[in-house]
Amino acid sequence: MVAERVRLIDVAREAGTSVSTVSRALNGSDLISPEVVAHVRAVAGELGYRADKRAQEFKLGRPLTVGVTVPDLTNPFFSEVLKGLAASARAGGYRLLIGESGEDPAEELRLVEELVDHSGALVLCSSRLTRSGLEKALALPVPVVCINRTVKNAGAVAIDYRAASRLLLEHLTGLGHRRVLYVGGPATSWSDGERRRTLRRTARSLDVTLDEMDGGWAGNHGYDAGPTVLSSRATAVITFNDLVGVGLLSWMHDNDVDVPAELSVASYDDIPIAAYARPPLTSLRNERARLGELAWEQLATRLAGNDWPRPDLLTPELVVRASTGPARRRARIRTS
Amino acid sequence: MVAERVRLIDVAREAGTSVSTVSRALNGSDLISPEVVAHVRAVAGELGYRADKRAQEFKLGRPLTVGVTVPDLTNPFFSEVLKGLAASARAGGYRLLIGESGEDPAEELRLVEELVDHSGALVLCSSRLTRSGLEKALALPVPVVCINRTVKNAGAVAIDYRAASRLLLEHLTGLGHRRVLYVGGPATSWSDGERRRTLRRTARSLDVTLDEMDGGWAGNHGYDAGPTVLSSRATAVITFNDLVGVGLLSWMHDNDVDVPAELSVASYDDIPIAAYARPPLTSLRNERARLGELAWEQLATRLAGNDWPRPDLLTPELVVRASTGPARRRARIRTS
DNA sequence: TTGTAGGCGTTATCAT
DNA sequence: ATGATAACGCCTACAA
Repeated sequence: MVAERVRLIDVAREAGTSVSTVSRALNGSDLISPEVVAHVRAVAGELGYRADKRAQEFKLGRPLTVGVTVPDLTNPFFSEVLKGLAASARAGGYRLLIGESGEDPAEELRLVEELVDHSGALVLCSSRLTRSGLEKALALPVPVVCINRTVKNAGAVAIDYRAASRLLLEHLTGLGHRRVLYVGGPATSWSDGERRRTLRRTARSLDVTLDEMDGGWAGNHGYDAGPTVLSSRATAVITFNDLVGVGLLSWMHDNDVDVPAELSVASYDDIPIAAYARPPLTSLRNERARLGELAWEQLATRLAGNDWPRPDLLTPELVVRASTGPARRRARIRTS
Repeated sequence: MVAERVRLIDVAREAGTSVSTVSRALNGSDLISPEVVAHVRAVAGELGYRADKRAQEFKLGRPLTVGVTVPDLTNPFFSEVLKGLAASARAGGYRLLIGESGEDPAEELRLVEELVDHSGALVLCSSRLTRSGLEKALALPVPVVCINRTVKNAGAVAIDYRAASRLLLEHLTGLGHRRVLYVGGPATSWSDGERRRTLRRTARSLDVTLDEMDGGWAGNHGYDAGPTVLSSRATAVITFNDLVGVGLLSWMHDNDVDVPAELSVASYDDIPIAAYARPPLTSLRNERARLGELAWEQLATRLAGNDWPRPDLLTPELVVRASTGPARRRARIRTS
C-alpha cells in the first residue's frame, strides 16, 4: 500500500547521473545543461520522486515553523487571532504548530518547551505563564512574540485596553451611569488584569464608582454571575468578554430583567454573536485577525535579523448596540 | 543573545567521553555505569544541553506530527474538533500542524500537499476537496483520516446525519409541521449534502413537504435568508448550522416575527451560543471534541500497523429549546 | 561497559 | 557542466 520512498539517489541511478546533478537540476541551478535538466525532471516524474522536505530543512537550518500556544482553542478571540496568524505565516512560507494550554500556566510551559524543539519561532497568545515561566520562554533560543501581554526583549502585539476602557466608561457615563460593575475573567489572564487596571484608573478620573467581581471566560460564567449582578447596586455592567456578556444577558432574560431599561451591559471584543444576542450587545470591536498578522510581521522582521520593532497597539472601536441605555434609578434591589 | 547551540559532541568532549556514551546516558540505556550516567547528566546540565529533537526524529523515522486541515478556524464546530484532536494527539506524543483552507477546495489541496511533507499522518476536517482532490490526498504515503466525510481506504469519523435529520423532522412533525424549509450550507460541504439527502429521504417517509434554499455557514447567511424564509409557505425552518440559525432568529426578531408562534427554527450542531440565543435554539447536540478524539484513535490504530478500524458514527441528541413550537396556520404570507 | 563508524536524505564545497 | 564527498545532529549496530 505505502510505496517505498524514492530518494535522490534512486533518481540519480535511474537517470545515469549523480545525486548532485539531480539535486541541482531539480532546484533549478543555472549551471547545468538544459537537456540534463529535462532528462532528470522526466525521470524524477516517472519515479514519482518527492523531495524529503524534512531532510531539506534539517540540512538547511532552522525549521520554517512557528509554534503557537493558545489558552483555549474554542474561544472565538483566539480563533480569529489564529486565522490571521495562519494566513500571514503561510504567505511567509512558515507553518503553524499549535498547542492548547487549557488555560493552565503549567501546561502552557510544558507546551512551550515541547513546541520550541520543532519551531523556528514562538507566538504566545494571551499567555497565562507566570512571570518566571515567561522568563524561561523568553530565554529560549528562538524569537518569541507575545500577543496581549506586554514584555520586554520580545515581540509584542496587544489591544490598547487603556483606550478600550475609556471608550466603555465614557459611553456609560454619557448615559448617566455612575456606578458600574465589572465581571472579571480568569485570574491568570494578563488582559483581565489590564482591563481591571485601566477601568479603575479611568473610573477614578471620571468619578465613577467601580465594583468588581470574579467571573470567567465562558457563557456559563456570565449566566452564573446573574444573581450577584442583580443584587448589586450598579446600573451598568461591563463583562470580561462577550461570551460572559451574552451569558449574563441570557440570565437577565430568563429572570425578566429588562436590558437596558433596568440594567445596561457592555463588553470587550465584539465577537460575531454579540450582534445576534438579544438585545444586541454593546461591545468593543478589535481586529483580532490583525493581531495575528502583526505578530507575524514582528516575527518576520526579527527573523530577518533586525531588532524587534516597537510593540503594536491596536485601538478598539466602540460598537453601540441595544444592550446599553440611559441609567435609571433602580426601582428596587432585587435578590432573585 | 542567542547562545550557540550545544551539541552532543560538546558534552562528550567536556565529559571526556564519546558521543555514544553521552547519547546512551541521556536516553537511559541500561548498559552503562551509573557513575558515568551521573557525570554525563551533570555535564549536560551545566552546559545547558538540549537534544535537537529535529535531528532525533529525522534519524528515527517518521515525524511525530499530524497535519490537520479545517475549512475555517473561526467556526466553533471545527474549533472543538481541534480541541479534542489536539488533546488526544498530544497525549499520544504527536503534535498538530494546522492549516486553514478558507473553504476553498484548491487551497485545501495545496495545504494538504504542503502539510504531508512534514507530517506522519493527516486529518481532514470536513474536507471540501473535490472527488479527484480527495483521491490524490488518499494516495499520499501517510495515513489519512476524514472527519465528516465518508471515504474508503482511509479513516472515517462522522456525525450520523441520517439519525440527526430524523430526530429533527420527527420533532417538527410531532408539533404538527407539515411543510419545512431547509436553509443550506456551502455547496462544497459534504455534510450539507448529507443533511439535504437525509432530510429529503426522511421527509418523504414522514410525508412532509421539504423546500430547500441555498445559504452558507455564517450568521449573516442566516440573517440574509430572512426575507426569503418569511415569504415561503413553510411553518418551520431547519438551518445548516447554529450560526445560520442564530442569524435567522436575529432577523426574525428585528422584523417582529414571533418565534416559535409564527415560525419554528431548528438547527444542527448545538454550539454554545445556541443556548444563549433569544429564543434559545432547538438544535442537535453532537460531541465534536469526541470527533477529534476518535480521529486520533483511528490514526493511532493505523500507525500501530493495524488495518483501519470501522468508521465511527456519532449519533447526535436533540436538544429541544424554545425556538420550536406547535405549527400554526400562518396568518398571512408576509413579504417583508 | 565503552568507543568507532555508518547512515538518515539532502545541499554545498571542492575538485575535475 | 558534472561528480565525489563532507557535513547537518543524532542514534545504533558492531567492534573492542
